[in-house]
Amino acid sequence: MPQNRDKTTKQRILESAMKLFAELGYKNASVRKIAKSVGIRESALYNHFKNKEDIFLHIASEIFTTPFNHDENMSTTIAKSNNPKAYLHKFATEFKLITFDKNKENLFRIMMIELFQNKNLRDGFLNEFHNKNIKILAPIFFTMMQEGHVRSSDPMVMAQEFLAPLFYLRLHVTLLRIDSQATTALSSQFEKHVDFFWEGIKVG
Amino acid sequence: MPQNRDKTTKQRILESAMKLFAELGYKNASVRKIAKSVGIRESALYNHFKNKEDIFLHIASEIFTTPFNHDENMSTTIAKSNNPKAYLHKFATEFKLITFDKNKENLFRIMMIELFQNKNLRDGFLNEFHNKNIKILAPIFFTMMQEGHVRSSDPMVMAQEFLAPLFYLRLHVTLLRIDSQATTALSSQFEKHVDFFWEGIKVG
DNA sequence: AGCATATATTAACAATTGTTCATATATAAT
DNA sequence: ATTATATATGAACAATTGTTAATATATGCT
Repeated sequence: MPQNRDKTTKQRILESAMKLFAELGYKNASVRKIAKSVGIRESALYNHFKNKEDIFLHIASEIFTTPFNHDENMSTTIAKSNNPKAYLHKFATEFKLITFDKNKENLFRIMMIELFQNKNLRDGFLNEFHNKNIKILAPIFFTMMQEGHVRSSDPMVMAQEFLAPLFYLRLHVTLLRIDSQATTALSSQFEKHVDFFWEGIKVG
Repeated sequence: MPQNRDKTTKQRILESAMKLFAELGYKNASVRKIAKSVGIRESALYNHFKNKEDIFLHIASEIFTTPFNHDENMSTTIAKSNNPKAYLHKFATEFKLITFDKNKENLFRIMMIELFQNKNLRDGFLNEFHNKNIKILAPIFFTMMQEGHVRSSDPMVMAQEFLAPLFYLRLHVTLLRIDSQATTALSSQFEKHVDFFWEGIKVG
């Protein structure tokens, strides 16, 4: 029977590989570099994974695990409440947390690097990230419009307009962090975005 | 003396290399692939460029050539006029043109692919793209505020909020075009962005 | 203890990489 | 036409790539 330490080695490989894929990209993160970073020889990797791509797929499968635990009842309740702006702040704050989470940051970097060379990641980005978020946000804006909290407009457009600056901010922060540059100024922009956006859509 | 055809070969190399860098990324676009695509042997490349990096640098230098021919007088005039929204439409339309331009699209793809692995490109993105656009937009919004056309707010924030959806849209379009997917729906979003944004900032 | 399994190592492989060198061919100037 | 220069080729190089095979070592079970 396999021993329990296996899980540890397999996980250590995934951790090292994730770090190297994020820093160097898939092609530049060679099997030998990954193995060395784990502390074993390259051939030993093949006891745990079929091949290099297999390692990558294990990591890539984490990329689009829903970032938000979206509670539909809760969000509808807030959207109908007399403080619907709070939901937008909650959304932006979760986005901010993910942006500054070391693990999610690595996954984001891998996604961005391989996005243009990997059809699966492109589909994942469009479906699991973009479409999913729009489908969460649009009905909420729709509810807010019905309740008269927010000016009437196309909910899909409003959702996209709300989402895009958050994504851009995440990209910006991630780039600065690669070079260990300060991100304090950008950190507060997540809240500023919500405030600015709310001023543009609120009624009364 | 060198013949005039040299310029042609050198340019053909740059064109082939640009296409391959955009499709495969720097590492995967090998010298042999580039040479084959030009129709010569790999060693012949070295008569025109010092090495592979030299080819890349020639192409990379084009990435941040100011996309907009920004005429400050004109933009201030429009911002002060009674139709300041027109300037935003002009800006977005130029952005849209660039997005759908085949050459600029390749350069954009190269930028995005190498952004996370090339400090020069990161600096270029932050300074030549982000900061430059903010520095163009912020004073214009400031003028609009002074003229009472636009609600009072932080011009830098407003500039960023206007820019981010355009960038996100460009990314979205570029990804779809890689897989030859339809972008007609997204095409009209550039104008929708301006309309939505304007509704959120206009006074009266 | 002995056996089976899991996991490591060492060595080798074929392929691909960027680059260089010697040499051939084409082009332009005298 | 001869010469000089520019540009091409073919072959070779050392390094690195992903992967496999043979083999050793460690671990867990009976």
